[in-house]
Amino acid sequence: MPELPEVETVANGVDARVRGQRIDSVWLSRYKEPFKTSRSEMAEALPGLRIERVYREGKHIVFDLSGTEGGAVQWVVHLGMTGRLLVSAAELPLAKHTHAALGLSSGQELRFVDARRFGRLALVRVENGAGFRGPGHEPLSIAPEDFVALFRGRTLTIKAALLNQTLLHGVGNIYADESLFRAGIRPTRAAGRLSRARLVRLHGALQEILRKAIELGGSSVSDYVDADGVAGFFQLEHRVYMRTGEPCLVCGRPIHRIVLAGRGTHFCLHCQR
DNA sequence: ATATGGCCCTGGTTGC
DNA sequence: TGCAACCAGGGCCATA
Repeated sequence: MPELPEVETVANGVDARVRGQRIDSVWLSRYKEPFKTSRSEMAEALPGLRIERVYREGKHIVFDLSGTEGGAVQWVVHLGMTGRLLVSAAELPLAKHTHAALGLSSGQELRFVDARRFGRLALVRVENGAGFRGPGHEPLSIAPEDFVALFRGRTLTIKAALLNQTLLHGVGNIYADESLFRAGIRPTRAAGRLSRARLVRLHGALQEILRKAIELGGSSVSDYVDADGVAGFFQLEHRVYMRTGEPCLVCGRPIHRIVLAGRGTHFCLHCQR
C-alpha cells in the first residue's frame, strides 16, 4: 500500500516526466469513485492547463497547474490502496481499472489506474496562494518536541495514533509497524502513557526508516510500482511487517500478529515492550 | 472532543 | 483442478 515513501517516489517520478507539459485532452471512467470533484467539472477544467510541478503532501500527490483565468488550481491524487500513476505511450491500450488518462503535449498519457477504487482524484482551487495542505504534520520534518506533544493525553494505542492522518500524515501500516519495532515499543501501548524519551526514540526511528525507504524507492508489497512501473526495494528491509511466525531478526522469537485499529499489526513480544 | 468499528472494492490466497 | 469464501487496508462516516 502506498505510504509516504511510495507516494514521494511516484510524485518525483511523475514530476520528472510531466513537468512543463500541457494537458491537451482528458478521458475519465464512468464510475462515481474515485472522483471527489465531479467528472464533468474535471473534464472541463483540465484541458489547456500546464503542469508546473508535481510534489507530495502527506499521502497526496499534488499537481500545480497554470493557465486558468480565475486563479491557480491543483490536481490532487490519492493512491488509496492500489492506485497507480503511470506515464505511458498514448498508443498503448488502457489497462483494466483505468479511471483517468490525461493526454499531454509530449504525446504521452498520464494515467491513473486503481482496481479497488480507494484512491481519489480532486481539483482544488488555490486560495490566497496557499496550496493543498494535508490533514496533519509532516513526519519527515516535524521537530522531536512537536512529535512528543502530538500524543500527550491520548488514550488510543500508539499504533492507532501513528495511523491517524490528522496527527501525522503519510504514515501507514508498514512504516507504523517498522518504526515501532525499531524503537522497541509495543504497538498496544497507550500513546499518552509513553515516556518522552521513548517518543523521541520513535521520532528518530520513524524519520530514519522513511528516509531509507525513499532511498530504496519504497516498499513493493501489494501492486505498488513507481511512475515507470518499477518496484521498490524497501520490503527487503522489513523486520516485522508481514513476517508473522518468522523469527525476530534480533532475538529469534516468532513475530506476533494482532489486529489494532482494524489493521494487521506485527511485532516482537520480546523486543517491544 | 476523542475513540472505535463498519464499510467500500477487487484480486490474490486459502481451503475444500 | 476448480470454485467459493475469505482477507487485505486508507479514509470516511456513524456511533458511543
